[in-house]
Amino acid sequence: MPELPEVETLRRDLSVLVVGERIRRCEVRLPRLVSCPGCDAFCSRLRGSVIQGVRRRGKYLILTLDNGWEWVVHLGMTGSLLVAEEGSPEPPHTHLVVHLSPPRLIRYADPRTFGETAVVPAGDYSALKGLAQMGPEPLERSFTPRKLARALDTPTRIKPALMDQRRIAGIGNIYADEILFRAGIEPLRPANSLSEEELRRLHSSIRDVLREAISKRGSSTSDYVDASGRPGSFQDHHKVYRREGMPCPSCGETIRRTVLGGRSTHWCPRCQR
DNA sequence: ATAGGCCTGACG
DNA sequence: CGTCAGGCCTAT
Repeated sequence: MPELPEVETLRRDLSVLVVGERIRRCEVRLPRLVSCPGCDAFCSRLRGSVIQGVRRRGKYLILTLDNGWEWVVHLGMTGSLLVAEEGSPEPPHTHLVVHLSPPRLIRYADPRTFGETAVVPAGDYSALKGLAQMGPEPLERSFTPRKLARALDTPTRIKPALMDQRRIAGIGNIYADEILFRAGIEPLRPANSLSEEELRRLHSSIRDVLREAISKRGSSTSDYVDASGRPGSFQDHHKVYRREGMPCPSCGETIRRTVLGGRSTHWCPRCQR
């Protein structure tokens, strides 16, 4: 899916494009993607409200409405939210259309349909377990090396631990690999085996990689596009992700790939220990 | 910790 | 045909 940098890019786009807009009506074409209330309640809670702001929590987008509800969107693996106009070409797999002041609209497209959307009472995320249990935001000031150490106080392997949303919010498969490369840490290491020095390095790597990716508007390796349908460019700066067999940009050693926790994992056996 | 399931599509 | 794909949940 869109990971933290892609969702943050989308958040910024949407704050410019749709804040202040009134929702006129909505079409749910694939009710399966609308969790909890069912699509009648979903649409009636959206209809007539004004979008007041757009927040991000981990990989979730939260649109605050002026009627006491919040519209929550998770893009799964291949979801996109596109702000467009009536009559413009509709992307394949458009499962939800939210109409704003004509001719503007928001389209939610998602080929693999792993996404999820809901309207919930403001601040009440009990219906969305992933959101309710979300760990600390890595880009907030309060995310210190100490907090990272607490999140990683487990003997499980560091890479799956980094991707565990209850431990740290927003890191997925691409950024876990890129972060561990930058920190010089092997993905198989037990999470609680890091020295103070390694923890500090990992802490800055997390923040540096995520911030750089946001400044490049995210990674587009397959489906991801921003709210205007444009790809990001951070994929051009990946050092290890999907680079199996290619030389490490830092030492020239061949990048390796294995499977960890069911996910493709890429690393440099010389730079990462 | 791992495998499988949810889905569709691209590629070899 | 098989393998792989920014996620996440369940069962073993």
